[in-house]
Amino acid sequence: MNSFYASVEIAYDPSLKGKPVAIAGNVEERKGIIVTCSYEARAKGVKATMPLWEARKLCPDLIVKKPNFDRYRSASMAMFTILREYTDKVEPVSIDEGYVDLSEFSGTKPLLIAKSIQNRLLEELLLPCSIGVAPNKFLAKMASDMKKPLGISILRKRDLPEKLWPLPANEMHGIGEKTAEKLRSIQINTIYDVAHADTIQLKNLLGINGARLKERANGIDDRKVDPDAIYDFKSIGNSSTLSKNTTNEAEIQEVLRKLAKSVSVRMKRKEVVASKFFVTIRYGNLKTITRSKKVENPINKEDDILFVASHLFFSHWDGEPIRLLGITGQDLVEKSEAVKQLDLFSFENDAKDEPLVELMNKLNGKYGSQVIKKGVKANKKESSTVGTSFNKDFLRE
DNA sequence: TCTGGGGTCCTAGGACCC
DNA sequence: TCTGGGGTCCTAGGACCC
Repeated sequence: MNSFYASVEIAYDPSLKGKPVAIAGNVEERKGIIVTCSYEARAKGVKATMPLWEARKLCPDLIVKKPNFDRYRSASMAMFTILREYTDKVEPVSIDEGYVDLSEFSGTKPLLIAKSIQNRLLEELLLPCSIGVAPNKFLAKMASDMKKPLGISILRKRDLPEKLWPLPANEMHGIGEKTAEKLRSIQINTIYDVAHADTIQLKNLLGINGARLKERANGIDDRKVDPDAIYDFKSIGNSSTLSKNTTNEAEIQEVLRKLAKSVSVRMKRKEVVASKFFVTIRYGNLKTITRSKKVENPINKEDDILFVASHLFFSHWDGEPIRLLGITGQDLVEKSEAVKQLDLFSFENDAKDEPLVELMNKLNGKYGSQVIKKGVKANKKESSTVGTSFNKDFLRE
């Protein structure tokens, strides 16, 4: 989608059409930056990630809106709903981007389908998009960037020498600033150079990614369009830049509590628990560290997350002023899955009353394994929560 | 008056196990 | 007389993307 957040705002309030519109976070504060902006704003030099004050200097009549994520999420859902009317092989990649596998339409010209999709999104949702049509994901992504806004670009394998290879290497999806710099150090400047580079040399410079970039530059990419990919997300996290840098422990604890709460709420909504937690600390000088800890049993409760996060924070903080704090849970498993993985050890940790722990220790020598196996069997048939209480009640009796 | 917040994937060293 | 080769898990951090 083209400048998605700004386009959604304009669709919502048509009086904004044709004007320089920007979406920016923390509008009142010093740390506000441009998240995205309309093409009218871009014409004046406004760009994403630019500090708000700088954008206002470049474009004094800039209309600045706070982000309204609920609005963007529902626009996104409407957009993907339209795509799924063509085929269920739709893979959302982000809120405003996705892949559609059209290979089942082999009799129809893909350009016609692309035009139809683009028209419908524009007419029904008032949202502009650019579409890339190509034989694989990488080329489709590159093609979609070739004409904005409202473009449709076709990129066939035979078009590579003319359309892809002349581009500078840093415009390739997967090559950022650092990689482009490394490539320049061995005289690789264009995508042509990437496509024709020595594989061993690329591997030495960039690791496994080097070989992959060369393949992509040659138009090779066998990743499938996977409609289910969105369901196995890997982590859930929240972070927050403080309105003022601080060393105040009470304040820090309060921020951690809020973050633990929002992470907990999101994990519970998705019915997952996490077994690894990260704390991100960004200091006043923008130096950022992450510290992580694996927990014995996966958790998602606010108090448990706060406990782990506080521990991590206070054992690694060097006392310097804090600019940003973040908490992320990783290694997510569905809650019902997680209970299956409990072993006797975790029952011990769970047990609050000493007599039970003692009894379990006794049983552990003699009947431990038997008890556990029963639990696992029960879990497989029933909800795993039933399995947990079954074991506890069994031992208690 | 510099640089948000949400993510994914990869690398590398140390501890530990057989 | 002094230490192989296979592997996993944990932690820290870098690069990239939207």
